[in-house]
Amino acid sequence: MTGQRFADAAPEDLPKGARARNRWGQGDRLRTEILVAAGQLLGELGTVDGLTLRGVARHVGIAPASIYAHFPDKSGLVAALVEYEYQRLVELMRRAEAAESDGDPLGRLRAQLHTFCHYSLANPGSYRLIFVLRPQEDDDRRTSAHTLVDRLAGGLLACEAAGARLRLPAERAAIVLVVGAHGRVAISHVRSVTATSSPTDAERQVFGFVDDLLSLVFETP
Amino acid sequence: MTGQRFADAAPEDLPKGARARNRWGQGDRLRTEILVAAGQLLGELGTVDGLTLRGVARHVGIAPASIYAHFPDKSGLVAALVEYEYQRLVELMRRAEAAESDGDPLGRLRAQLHTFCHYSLANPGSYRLIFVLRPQEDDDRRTSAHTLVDRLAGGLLACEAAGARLRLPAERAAIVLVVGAHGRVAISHVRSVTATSSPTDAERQVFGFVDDLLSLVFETP
DNA sequence: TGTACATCAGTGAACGCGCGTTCACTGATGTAC
DNA sequence: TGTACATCAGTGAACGCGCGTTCACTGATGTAC
Repeated sequence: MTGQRFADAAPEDLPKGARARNRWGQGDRLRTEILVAAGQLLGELGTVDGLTLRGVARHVGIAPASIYAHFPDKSGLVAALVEYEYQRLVELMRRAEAAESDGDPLGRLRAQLHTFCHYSLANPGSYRLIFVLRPQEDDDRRTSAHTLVDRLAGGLLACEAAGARLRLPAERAAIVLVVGAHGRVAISHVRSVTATSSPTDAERQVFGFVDDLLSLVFETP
Repeated sequence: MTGQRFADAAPEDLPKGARARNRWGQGDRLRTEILVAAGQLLGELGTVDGLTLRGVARHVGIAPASIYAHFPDKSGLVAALVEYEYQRLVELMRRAEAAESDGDPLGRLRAQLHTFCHYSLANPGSYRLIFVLRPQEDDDRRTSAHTLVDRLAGGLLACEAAGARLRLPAERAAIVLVVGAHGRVAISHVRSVTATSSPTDAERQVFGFVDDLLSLVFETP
C-alpha cells in the first residue's frame, strides 16, 4: 500500500486505513495515486480484464465515483495507464543507457536490453498491457514496440561504428532482439505461475537468453 | 460501459430451428460443438476473459444451462479448451513434419516451425490461451512450451546428424527458435489490431523472421 | 475585521446490466415385460 | 403386441453478485468585500 514506485510521489504521513483528503489545488495527486494503484493491481492480476474501477478505488481507499474526476471512464483510465507505464519504462532505459560509458556502445545496448527485461519481469501486467494487449493507437503514432526497435537499432549502429560486424541489417537485428526478449519474457511469465524458481533465477535465465541472441546477431571474430 | 443506455433490449434473434437436438447416445457431440464454438469466440475476442458461458451458449444455439451437462463449470470448460486446442496444434505439426522427406531434416524442422507460426497467427486467442495465459498445470506434466522445445531440439539434432553445425547447443537453439517465433507472432498480433496488412503479409513476415532465426542459429558454411 | 459565497476534493446510494450457476421441468427416444 | 417406465438431451426462469456509471450531496478551504 505504501510501496512507492516513483520518486516524485512523496507522501509523508499516510494514515493507514484512512486516506487524507488532498489539499486545495492538489487534486491532481489523486490522479497519480490512481495510476499507481492500477499499475500495482495490474501486476497482481496479470491481465487488464480483471482490472476494475471498483478494485482500483478500493486499493487507493476512495469511492469508485472519485475516479471520474480524473478519468472520463474505464477505457480512459486504461489508456492513461498505458502511457504512464510506457513512459516509466522508457525513462528507466534512458537512465540505464546513460549510466554506461560512451566508449562502450555494446555495454550501453546490453544495459538497455537488460533494463527492458527487468521491467518486463517485474511488471508482467503492465508489460503485457503495453506490448501485447495494446489498445487502439493513433495512426500516425508509432507503437511502443516500434519505438523500442528504433532505440535498439540506434544502439546496434553505434556498435557497428565502433567496429563490430552485424550478421543482419541493423533494424532486422534490432527486431530479433526485441522480439526475442519479448518472447523469452513471455515464456518466463508462464513459467513463474507454476515453477518456484526465484525471480533472480528467472532474470538470470532471461539475461542469458538475451545475451545468446546478442552473440548470434554479431559475427564471431 | 458508455453504450449501456442502448443495451436496453437486445434479444438474440437466432433462428429457432437452427440446431436440432442430438440423438440418443450422441449427447457427447454437443461437448465438441461447445469446444469449437468456444475456440471460435476466443479467436474473435482475443482474450479468455471476454469469454462467457452465456456467449458460448448463444454461439452454439443452446441454453447456458446445457453447458453444465458437459463441463463442471467455466474453468472446467476453459481447461478442456486448452487441451483441445493444444492437441489440434500438435497434430498439425506432426502432419507437417511427416509431409516432408526423411532425408531433409532442415525441411522437416522448418515445416514444423511454419505450422506453429501459421496456427498462432490464425488462432491468436487459442494461441495466447495455451502459451501465454496457460492456467495451473499439473506439476509432473510439462508445459506446452516445454513439449515444443523438445520437438524442435529433436529436429535440430537430426540436422546435426545430417552434417549441419549449430552455433549453440541444440536445446538452447530450440529455445531461441520457440521463443523467437513466439515473440514475433505476439508482435504480429498487436500489429494486426491496427495495421491493415493482409494476413498473408503477416505470415510472410513471420516466416521471414523465423528463417532469419534459423540462419542465425547455424554456422555459416 | 467578519462574513458571505465560490470552489474544491471527494462521497454514498442507487441504477441497470450481464454474468455464473442452480433447479425443477419437458418432451423425445429407448427398454422391459 | 401394447404399455409403463427409464433414460436421455436439453430448457426456462430465477438467484445473487460485482460491475461501470450517474447524481445529488457534503464538508473543508479559499476569496471578495
